[in-house]
Amino acid sequence: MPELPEVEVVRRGVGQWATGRRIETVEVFADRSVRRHEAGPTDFARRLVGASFSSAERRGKYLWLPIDGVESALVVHLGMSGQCLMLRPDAERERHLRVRFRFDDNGMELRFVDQRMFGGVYVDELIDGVPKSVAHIALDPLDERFDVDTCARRIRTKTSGVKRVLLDQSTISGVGNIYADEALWRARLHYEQPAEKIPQAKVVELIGHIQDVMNAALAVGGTSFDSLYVNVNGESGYFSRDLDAYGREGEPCHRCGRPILREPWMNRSSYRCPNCQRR
DNA sequence: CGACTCTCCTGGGTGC
DNA sequence: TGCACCCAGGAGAGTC
Repeated sequence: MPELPEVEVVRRGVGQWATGRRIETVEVFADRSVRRHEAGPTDFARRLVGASFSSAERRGKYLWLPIDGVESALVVHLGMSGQCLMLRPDAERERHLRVRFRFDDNGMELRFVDQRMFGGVYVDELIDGVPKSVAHIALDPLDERFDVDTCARRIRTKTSGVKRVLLDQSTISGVGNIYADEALWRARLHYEQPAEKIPQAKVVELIGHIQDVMNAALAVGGTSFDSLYVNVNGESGYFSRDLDAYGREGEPCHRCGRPILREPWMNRSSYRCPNCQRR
């Protein structure tokens, strides 16, 4: 599932290959993928044909490409299964191709592919360089303006279990189920531990683990980047072999050897070590 | 407003 | 071989 490191890999690839070129055609194959563009698919295409992107920006799991000459941007959210691919125009069409952007140099085209359609693309107004729809998203732990102490204090105002707080993108962004479980394992915290009951220093430590695990994943993701296309595999990917908790039900904890538990949590799963991560 | 639940979506895997 | 069912989960909408 794309979380911050995966989206950052996509940002780098799209920033390298899709900027500074003029869009010639925009084809929407699934209206659902542009549902967040309130004026509809036709307006979506109209705003992009003839446009060019100046850069690729990211906050948390949101990615956006500012459009030259106007205060708006193409916003991309990958959701569960979204991919941004840069491919030759003659490359075979994917089964779940939802939106295609072709450029007037007949070079590599940008394809938005999304099986489960939780993701989407839309054009949004920029306010101080940030899409209106992204304004409520908190700074992510890899943002240079991110402040660990401030974030930790904010987390500690919450009465909910700490994992729920980590997944709330308006408190800290970019964290999903995988990196939440990994960071909690490293910090030896139970996911239901009320955030307000955790000491400030421990929350600071937890955020440090989030940063570490994300940077480690990003480093591996960077090496798997293929210059011919941008490929984020939403399923498992390159970092999966380095996981300590997520997806390791029944396998020995890398610290104490006890089998990792998988527990139902918020209509999904949570993984923890029953010995290292007690309530 | 905070806390929490519900819902959207598809296809691979599983058990009978 | 067929089919019902489970599971993955980001995040906005809705409820209390």
